[in-house]
Amino acid sequence: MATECKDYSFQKIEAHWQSFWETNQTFRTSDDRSRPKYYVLDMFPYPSGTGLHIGHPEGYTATDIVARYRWARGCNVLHPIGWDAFGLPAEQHAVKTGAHPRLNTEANIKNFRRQLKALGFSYDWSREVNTTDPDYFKWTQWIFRQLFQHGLAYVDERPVWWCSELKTVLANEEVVDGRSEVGHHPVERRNLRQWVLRITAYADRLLAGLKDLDWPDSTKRMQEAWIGRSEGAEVLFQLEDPALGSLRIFTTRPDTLFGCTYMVVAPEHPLVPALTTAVQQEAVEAYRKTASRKSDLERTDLAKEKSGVFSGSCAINPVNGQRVPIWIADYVLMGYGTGAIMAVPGQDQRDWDFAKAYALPIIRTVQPPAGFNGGAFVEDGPAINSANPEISLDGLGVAAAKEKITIWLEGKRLGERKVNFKLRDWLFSRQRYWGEPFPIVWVDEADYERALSCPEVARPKVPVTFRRDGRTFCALALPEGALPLRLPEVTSYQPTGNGESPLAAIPDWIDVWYHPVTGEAAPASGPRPEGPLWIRAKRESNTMPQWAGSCWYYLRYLDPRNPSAISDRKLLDYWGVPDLYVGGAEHAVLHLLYARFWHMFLHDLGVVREPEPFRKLFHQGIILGEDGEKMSKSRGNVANPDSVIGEYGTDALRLYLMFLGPLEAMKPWNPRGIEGVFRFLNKVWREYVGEDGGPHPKISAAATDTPEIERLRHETIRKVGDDIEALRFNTAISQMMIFVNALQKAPAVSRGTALAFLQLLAPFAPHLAEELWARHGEPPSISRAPWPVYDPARLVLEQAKLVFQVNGKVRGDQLVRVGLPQSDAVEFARAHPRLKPYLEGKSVKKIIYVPGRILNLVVD
RNA sequence: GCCCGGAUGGCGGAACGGUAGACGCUCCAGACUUAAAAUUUGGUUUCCGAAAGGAAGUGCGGGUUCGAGUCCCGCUCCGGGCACCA
Repeated sequence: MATECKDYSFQKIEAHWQSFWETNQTFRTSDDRSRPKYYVLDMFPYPSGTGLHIGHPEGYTATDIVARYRWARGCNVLHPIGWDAFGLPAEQHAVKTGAHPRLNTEANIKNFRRQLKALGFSYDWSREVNTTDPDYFKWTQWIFRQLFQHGLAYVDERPVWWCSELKTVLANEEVVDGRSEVGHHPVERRNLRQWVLRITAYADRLLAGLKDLDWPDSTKRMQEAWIGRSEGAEVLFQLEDPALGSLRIFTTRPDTLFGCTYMVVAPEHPLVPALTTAVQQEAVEAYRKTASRKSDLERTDLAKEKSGVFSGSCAINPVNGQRVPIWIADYVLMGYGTGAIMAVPGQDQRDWDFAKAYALPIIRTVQPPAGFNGGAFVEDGPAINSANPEISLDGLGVAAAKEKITIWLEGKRLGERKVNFKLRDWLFSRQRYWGEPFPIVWVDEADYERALSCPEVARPKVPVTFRRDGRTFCALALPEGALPLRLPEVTSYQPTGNGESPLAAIPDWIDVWYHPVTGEAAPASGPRPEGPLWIRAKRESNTMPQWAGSCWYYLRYLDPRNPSAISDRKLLDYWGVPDLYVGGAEHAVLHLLYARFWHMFLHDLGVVREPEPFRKLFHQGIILGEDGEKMSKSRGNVANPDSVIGEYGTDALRLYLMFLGPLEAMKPWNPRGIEGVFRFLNKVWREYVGEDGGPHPKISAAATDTPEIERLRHETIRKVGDDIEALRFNTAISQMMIFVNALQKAPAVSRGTALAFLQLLAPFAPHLAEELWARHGEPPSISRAPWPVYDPARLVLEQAKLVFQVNGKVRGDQLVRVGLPQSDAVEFARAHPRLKPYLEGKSVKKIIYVPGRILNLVVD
């Protein structure tokens, strides 16, 4: 079964065992539901043209170790991989070459698959998924269809980030510093019709769910900040001109209402034209124009200085009847709250800055402590200047004052409690070819009603419509039976440039005769097919963003070929959600938030049992180049997995990646460091293989281990197991090195000990471990042998080195038996020659004795 | 500006509040070899010392403690995230 080589020929060994695993389907997951399950998931890669980056095998090796460890612990392990294969680079490549993005994507996947297989990962390759496969995205479309039917998807004409270079719309989070995250192109605001998912409907649950997740705190905090829940009140300010009605504002500090000296509305606020008086007309117009022309880059750059213009109108402060001027300023955003605020310069630094700039009055309504000489006072303190004949907040702390004034406002119907979120609805459409087509057609109102009059055609909870050229169009979801809706072939991948995808340029696909019950379609250029129900329809030309396919892929692995469901009910119940999810921290908000949203929705539908998709999450740290800088082609500091494997083998690469430092840490790649683990593997080989290639003669069933080896065996089993469970692979490896160093010095070692160590090594360096296991006559695969156990009783030392301290300074040590009483320990210390000079003539004030560790004598 | 995380030998990094520097890299010296590589033995925080040993030492300044890399307070620097969210 083993190879024939006499020395550590890692190429031969690794190729041999990889083909063994493949032939024997060693890591094929069974659906034997009698065994405990363990589902360990990697973030599946986007198969880029540049191949695997060294960061991929880092996280993937970690999960592979865990997977192999769980196999050995008798678990039914699910450890799958797949491809997040829709994406912009493939489309850009298609635009450039004219070749179908599928071809490029397939070639890249082939390369990725080859590279991952060369790393010897224990994936169940029969469960591979590919987000671009129609059998896969059928279910992405199915989930979207459900979202649509449940009123969680809608279209909206909204200002979005338009990138003229990419000729597409980008989501807020895809725009970094006023440029596209992909390609770093300039972007601008444009109003376009877009599909939007109502993720804000889940804001509270997305926030609340975080607290029970075993995730890095930093990631939880980032999601928390992103969701951005804040409690406050909406308050109505009557406008001075009663004909104009009232202005609704949101504040988190209703307690400071008495300190409101002016108000601000966003430049885009719908009331601006009405509020603007004739005298101010020109100034307001000019200001609005400047604000609209500002790119976000400028807006953030100019964040320091506040600007604004007086509208000419005033409002009445509901608590004291004061006239307050209404200003227009771009430090208030239309997209948050009501797009209007009451400004309280005494308690808000932004308002303070603005008031100073425009010489507006400032009233403090919270008493700052004596000696406070800053601007706005935002801390807690007693309220002042906050009373009218009906209510007084004076003397109350912030929380109590908020409560009191809110009750008062609600009683007078002047305002109400309100919770606001920073989280916005999710912009879900892209003007691209290479994405999932929306399973949606647009029909006119009359046809919509005709279609819905058929009992087979389900009516969405909330109709989705839009108006164009004076006509209203309504969205109809394709029936489930018509899924998947495939991508049509196109002649050009070039976007139309007017905000529509290349799909809009295929008349026979986009304009159709449509049958709302069956979802069948025929080109509108042809004759209307026979039958009463055929209506004219226009397909949705947008496609879904790349996040769509990655929102639910972990569910498809459970049952990847199922033609009639996301996964079989029984399998969903058995496998549930991943027990461990490992991937980069760059997905802390986007992917992980979107996937949680979809999962919660699927939970509501009854598709999945658990409310959260990823109970335990871990981020592997970034591997930097040798120079300590981020790896990049331009810096020329990129480590290539292929060449490392060629030189040292996969086992050495895997071991080194794990030995580099803590998994979560950012750490530099050191090409010389790999020599160390390579030597270690060679040393293991030499200890296990004799000159004839058979088992090393010093290992025998008859041999007795030295007490040191015996103890170290148990110690190592304990440490390696504990470390794997805690994902501390670097210290697990040093423990194995310690063990092998001891092995090397031992004259003989028992077969049992030797085999147990191989099992510990197997998750880390599986090829070498399998090889040595086989050479010692054990049946493969080593990953099926039950994980060795340690005896805690063997870990207890009979003797321990007791350290003597005088006044906290180490002055000597001595080997003593473990249960030594304190009096004897003190005796030993007094007799110790090195302690004599420090104890002579001194009286011992205090004795601290930690048995087996330390004896500290405090003298004067 | 706000919120996190980090700082330990020449380097990557170890250290339940209990001998700081495990393990590995680098470097030095010895063995083996005609020689080199590989292997192997020993050394490798700094300073004083021939040695025994002593002193200092975990970014900086304080504190708690018999004892602090570890806990607390105040800084510096580096990295990451957010950024007018009312």
